[in-house]
Amino acid sequence: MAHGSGTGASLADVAKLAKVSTQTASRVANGSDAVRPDTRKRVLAAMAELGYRPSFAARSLRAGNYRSIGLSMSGDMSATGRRYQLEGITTAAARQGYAITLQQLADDAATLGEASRRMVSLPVDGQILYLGATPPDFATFEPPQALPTVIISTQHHPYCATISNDQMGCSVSIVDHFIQRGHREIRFVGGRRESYANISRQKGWEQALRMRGLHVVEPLHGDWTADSGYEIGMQLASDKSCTAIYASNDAIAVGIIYALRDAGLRVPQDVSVIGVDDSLVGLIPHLELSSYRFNDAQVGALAFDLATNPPEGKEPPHILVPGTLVERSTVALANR
Amino acid sequence: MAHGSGTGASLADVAKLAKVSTQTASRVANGSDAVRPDTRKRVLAAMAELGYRPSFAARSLRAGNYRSIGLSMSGDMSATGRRYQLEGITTAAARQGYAITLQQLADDAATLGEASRRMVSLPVDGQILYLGATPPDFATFEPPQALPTVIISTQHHPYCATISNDQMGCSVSIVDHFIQRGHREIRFVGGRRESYANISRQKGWEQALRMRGLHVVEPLHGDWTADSGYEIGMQLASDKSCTAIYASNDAIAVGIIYALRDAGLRVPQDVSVIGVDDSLVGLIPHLELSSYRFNDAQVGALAFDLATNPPEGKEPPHILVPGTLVERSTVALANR
DNA sequence: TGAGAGAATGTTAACGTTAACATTCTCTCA
DNA sequence: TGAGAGAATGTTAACGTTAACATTCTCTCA
Repeated sequence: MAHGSGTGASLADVAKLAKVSTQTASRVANGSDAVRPDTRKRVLAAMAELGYRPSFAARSLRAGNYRSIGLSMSGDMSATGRRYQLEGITTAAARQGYAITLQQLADDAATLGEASRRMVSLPVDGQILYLGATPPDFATFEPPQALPTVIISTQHHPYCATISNDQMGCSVSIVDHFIQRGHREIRFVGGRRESYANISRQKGWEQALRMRGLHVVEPLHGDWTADSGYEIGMQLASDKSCTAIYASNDAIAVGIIYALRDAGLRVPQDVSVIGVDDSLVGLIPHLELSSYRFNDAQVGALAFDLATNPPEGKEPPHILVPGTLVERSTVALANR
Repeated sequence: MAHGSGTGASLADVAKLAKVSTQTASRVANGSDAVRPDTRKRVLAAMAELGYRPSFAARSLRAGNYRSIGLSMSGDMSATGRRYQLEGITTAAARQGYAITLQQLADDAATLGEASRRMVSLPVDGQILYLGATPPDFATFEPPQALPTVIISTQHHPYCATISNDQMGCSVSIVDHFIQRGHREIRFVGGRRESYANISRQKGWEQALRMRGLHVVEPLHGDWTADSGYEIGMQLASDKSCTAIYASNDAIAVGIIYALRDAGLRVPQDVSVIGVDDSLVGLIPHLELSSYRFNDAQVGALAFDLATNPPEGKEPPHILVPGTLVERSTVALANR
């Protein structure tokens, strides 16, 4: 009885049909050159006839590894960023000849402990945990000692390697970009207050302003949509002191720009705007939005590396991957 | 020597430490209730002490299956649609307690044969092949007999189950929607001519028009971007006979709408526009674009079902999953 | 107290593969 | 032709688990 369709043949079956030992059949299966051409041909023919499929289970039982990395995700895997990180992981895996064992968790089971508990019995040599920004058991989680574990998280963890986009660095880059162009009052328009991305971007913005000795004006908040950005843009349009706006995603940035223009202001001549995610390329006519682009592919690739080659030291590493500010046409020199 | 970190313990080690047989240790590992509480406790303690991790390889060698489905992808996994299908697959898998073994192929290795050849030696009970629209060896590919194989493709295959979004159905829905609102001349604005999505949507549009006895005007083509849509919109604005435009993606639709408005026409009062993908929700202020939304989650879920429960019959099934037209505010009754 | 039943635990063998070693074959060269 | 070398092929054992069966323990009840 074999895997899959239930009719598969083993090497023993192949060997019997080809009138050789299983070892010789194994040698053919693994491309050893210590087999005479006619013997090889006979074995190959037997394999084809029986539809032989090597048993992954038996092979890895012998080999002691799986050449696969586990990845646990929860929630919306197609959210911006997430999907590129997933792509970064699978691409790095493909390059090393690894497969990815993907495990989707229902939102109500999305804890590090549960993800890890399930992954432990799957065929993986290491695991990457990519749940929400901060899973409920983040602080108390202890990784299984037999499985190198990497958490994609902006926070440092006592036992596991962690990696994520540098949210604070994003804010610093944007604030500095504005400052270098003469802006002094740099507004922050966040998304939903409670979201992790919002909190850390806002914190970064505040810190950057303080570090540079600039005034921190009360931030405003939308709900990540363009319409909420539009409303906020209308408020900001009447505020003459506002020359630079850091919108915490692109949709809000677009909303703000449309509102400012509807209110008779020019972007970027009167007000400069920068968004985050660089998610609008080619989507909106005649809008070249300056935006901060995270390097999600690299986050994924490094997470994979950490899982396959766990670093030796006592302290687990915490890696923040910087992105880049893509300069387009919505930022100008401050003119007042 | 164990899997992963190379220090793991086997059930035999656990059993020795707990002073029981491996079978009793196995019973504890599998939650059998035929173990005395104090024995169970001793075994559990030994497991914890040794960091015991069950061997997937040994278990599936015995069980004869893996409870995992292989998924081969190539190219941009984050493209619209693709990611939702991936999500559909993983969600269905999670519900059944299956894992997904994801294999990313480099574009130059993205043939069905190569994907399948590699997957055959991974721990999967079935496979889903999701490469481009029509991989180069689509016609000649023969699936391994030991591995139920599903191809995500708009085309029928002689040996494998196939499934995809109903691209033709999309066109029919959109054309009928326009017709029901009195439109007679329904224009098609495609994306890149050679792309599969473009070809099949255009074909569906032509067929639907012919079926309804309507005039087929020469289609126009952009490159999927909003800017290309804007250019085409400017051409269409001067054509008084044009009251209904089927844009083959949302970005082009947006470009067209902006151009029409800049040319002094009203959308939808003067010209109605429908896009495809429903990808703009919340992204553009004050634009409620009617758009055809594919049911990617269902495509993924059904692909998973086909891979786990291959249908018996002689002819492999070919499933086209219908989407829905999401009516918003860019379609009105024809007024001329 | 001692038989008997049923619960708890143990032993054996097998899943399919391949490393390590053992044997047999084939060919070359004196 | 026959020894010897090296190529080709074969045998054995082990990876870790668990089903099937075997044995031992524990408790109840006459």
